[in-house]
Amino acid sequence: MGKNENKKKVPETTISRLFVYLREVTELSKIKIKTISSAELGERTNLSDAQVRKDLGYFGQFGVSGSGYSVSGLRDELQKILGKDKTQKVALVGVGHLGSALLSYSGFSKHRLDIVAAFDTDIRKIGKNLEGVLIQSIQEVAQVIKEKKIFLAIITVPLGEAQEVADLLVESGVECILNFAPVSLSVSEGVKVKDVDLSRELETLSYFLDNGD
Amino acid sequence: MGKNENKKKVPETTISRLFVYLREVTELSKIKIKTISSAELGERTNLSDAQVRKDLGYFGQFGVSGSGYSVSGLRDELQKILGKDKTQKVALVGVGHLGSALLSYSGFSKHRLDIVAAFDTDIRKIGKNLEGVLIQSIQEVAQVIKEKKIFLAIITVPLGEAQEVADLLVESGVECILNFAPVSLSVSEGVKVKDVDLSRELETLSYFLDNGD
DNA sequence: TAGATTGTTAATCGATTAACAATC
DNA sequence: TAGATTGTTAATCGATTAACAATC
Repeated sequence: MGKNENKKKVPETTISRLFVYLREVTELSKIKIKTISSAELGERTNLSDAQVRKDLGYFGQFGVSGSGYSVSGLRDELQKILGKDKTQKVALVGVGHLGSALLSYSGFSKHRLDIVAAFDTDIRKIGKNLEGVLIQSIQEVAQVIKEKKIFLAIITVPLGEAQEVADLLVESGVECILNFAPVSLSVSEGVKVKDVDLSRELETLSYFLDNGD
Repeated sequence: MGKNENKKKVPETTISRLFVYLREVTELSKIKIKTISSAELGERTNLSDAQVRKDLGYFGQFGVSGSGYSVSGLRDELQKILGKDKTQKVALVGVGHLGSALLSYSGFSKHRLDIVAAFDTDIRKIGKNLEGVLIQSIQEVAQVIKEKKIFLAIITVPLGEAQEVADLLVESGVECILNFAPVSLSVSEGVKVKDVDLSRELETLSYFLDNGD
């Protein structure tokens, strides 16, 4: 029962691309383009037509043979699939350079993610307001997270503190962590963690530059 | 000829993990641990023993049957493979929140990437020094990049300016771009681009939170 | 209708995992 | 030697690409 009657698992890469399609058709609808083919949409997003159709095919049949997809129709479908209407409350721990960047990242406001709490250990920062979010003491994490029923947190603290912070977050009820500290966090079963290591991404790329393709 | 006699292509994911192994064995060597097995190294990096051995196997035979890998030996080999001794000069375009974060990211100083030039359009920022790097006018990009022979650039400008900046960079001789603006850049053949869309990564993760695993 | 484009199946590609003989 | 662990091949898994009948 439920919406997942046909259980072919959707790859994470597909979901990720769906956000790209959504962005694209949202732009197209603004400039009054009515219809787009998978080939055109693929060209605009640097993907193949087959990939576009395959990705959409996981969720239904949105196109019309011979003419393609309705731009506004596809936009609405994608919004429904990706749940853009729901807003996800997020806590941010570590208001350093990167934390501030994420906090002010314009993307958040117009999307499904809303940073509603920020924490730091630095007394000079605590009590201040950044982008409309109050920076609180790390000691209040547990209370605030429970109070506000926050299930997703972003960790932007230094390497040495990341695991400790993660433990605290999980203990407080967080189920999903996006970790920007360059460690692989270990958390209890059921908690979802994604490590985003910017330094490593940069280094990997630069390796491929040096060594050809 | 050259080092790539056996041409089995190394996956980018492998290179990426090599940086993780390097970080781990560097830590281990600091605390005087002499030897580590693929199973132990895998456990510490949340990877399987088979994965560790496979990854290393692309580059040679560094282990000893029955006892594992020499920590310092593996560290040195990985450093050699990843070219940590060489320092790659990098230009950063867009000194906003995220740009500042990357600029100050401690990771850079101790790794192979060195931001040697930063650019912005904001007159209030131009001429200032951030983390020891002079912020220059975007109009000087071409000249500085050629002068300093910079082949890698990081784009942290707003969405609308990214493609324009990319064109300018490529024209100036940049061969590799790490793009943090949420667009898929189109560049001429031969130029390597990696798009890192933090907002999209966040959204993708939060989708999976909402929808179970 | 003829042309265009979908949705979907099959083929391909590539990466991860399992298994095990070789070996210290 | 016996036990442990490697390096590597084969099996599996999963995602991308190609192909094409169905259809507007």
